[in-house]
Amino acid sequence: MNREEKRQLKLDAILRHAAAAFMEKGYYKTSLDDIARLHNVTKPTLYYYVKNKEDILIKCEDVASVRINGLLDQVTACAGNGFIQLENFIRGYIEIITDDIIRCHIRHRGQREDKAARNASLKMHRGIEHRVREIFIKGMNDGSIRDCNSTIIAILLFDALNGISAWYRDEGELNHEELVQQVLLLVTEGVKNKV
Amino acid sequence: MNREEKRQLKLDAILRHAAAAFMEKGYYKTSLDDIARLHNVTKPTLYYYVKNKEDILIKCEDVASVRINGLLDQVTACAGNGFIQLENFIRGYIEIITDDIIRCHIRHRGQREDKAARNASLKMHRGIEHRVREIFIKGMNDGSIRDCNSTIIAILLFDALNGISAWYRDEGELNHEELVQQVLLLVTEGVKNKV
DNA sequence: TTATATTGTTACCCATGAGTAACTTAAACT
DNA sequence: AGTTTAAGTTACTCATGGGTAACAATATAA
Repeated sequence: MNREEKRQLKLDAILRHAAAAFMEKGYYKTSLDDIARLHNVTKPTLYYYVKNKEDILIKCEDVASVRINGLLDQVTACAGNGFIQLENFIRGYIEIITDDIIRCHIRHRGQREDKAARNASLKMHRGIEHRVREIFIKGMNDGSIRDCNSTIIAILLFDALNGISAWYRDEGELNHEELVQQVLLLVTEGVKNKV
Repeated sequence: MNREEKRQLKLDAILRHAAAAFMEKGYYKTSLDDIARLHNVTKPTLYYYVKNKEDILIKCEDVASVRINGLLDQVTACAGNGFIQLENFIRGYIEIITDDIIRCHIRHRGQREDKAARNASLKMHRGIEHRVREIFIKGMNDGSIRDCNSTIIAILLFDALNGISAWYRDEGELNHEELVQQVLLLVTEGVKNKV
């Protein structure tokens, strides 16, 4: 195994440890010493892999960005009308957000001290939201999705889905498939009974 | 004006200033000096009104609890089937969450260092969620709401609604009534086009 | 095997910010 | 008026934790 690869693996492990700690105790209540301890090294070692504490969040965001955009690539590349693409996105997204690094990004996106980082984060988030909006618009054009304000609906959807990452555990008693079904049903037909 | 009343007013103003600051910069990036400055006093004065920094969050939570439970009292007291109560709750909740103190509570519920406070917060949150679940169950019984997993759906609804408090501004360009309409439509019939 | 880059360590510095002690001023009740 | 209580101030303490300098060990390459 190459040196660069080893380094990458260690960085990944550090991100994973950090993300888990951030999810459990929150960003500010987690010290770099805590993270270092989880990784069985001392604090200064971390600085060999990350620039500073905030850089951990940024690197988590990079991972998240790749995965979510990858999902969107996959979903939009598939044939199928807008509604079907939306369904596939939701399914895939719920899958993705059980990963600690993604969960960490979802929870801590927003708290960037560095201005440039804050802008980059915002931009990447807007990009993703935009792509989901595009799916809604596609669906409205092909008639599979009813007329609606795609901006508002996309945000509401994201908030609900992102919320899931805060409470849902894969190991928990709630069945993954049932969760997906409930979300899809809600998005498909709402909750009002049509008799 | 009575002394006790004046004190209460000042406490309220402090909470409001603190809540606004917490929303803008986040809890940990806001120092007590910042809050004191907003209120034109010095830090030690704050300790005359609150026990410590965390106590500010707790007092915000108290305010939020009263308002949200008040809304639920009002909604459930009204005649009308489950779905209508649900609609009224959503309408009222979107109204409520533009208030800085409530927004602050929504954003910072979850980060309680003190164990007792953390439990109390969780309990109050569960209480509210339970009452909303009851509305869903009522609706399923009277036939106004389709069969669904009320636990999951209630959480998804809350996440979407609470999310609104993070981005929606009363002064913004987005019309309040349109927001309410979009949310209600989503909850009522989803987004799939029924031809 | 020796030179060099890569990881890692110990031991610090230093800013920040929560919380307190001791004191002053202003208000309110008798 | 004079005494007491509320409200606020200045001037600290002190723990925490991000970040760094300087040094040590280990692996890679010549």
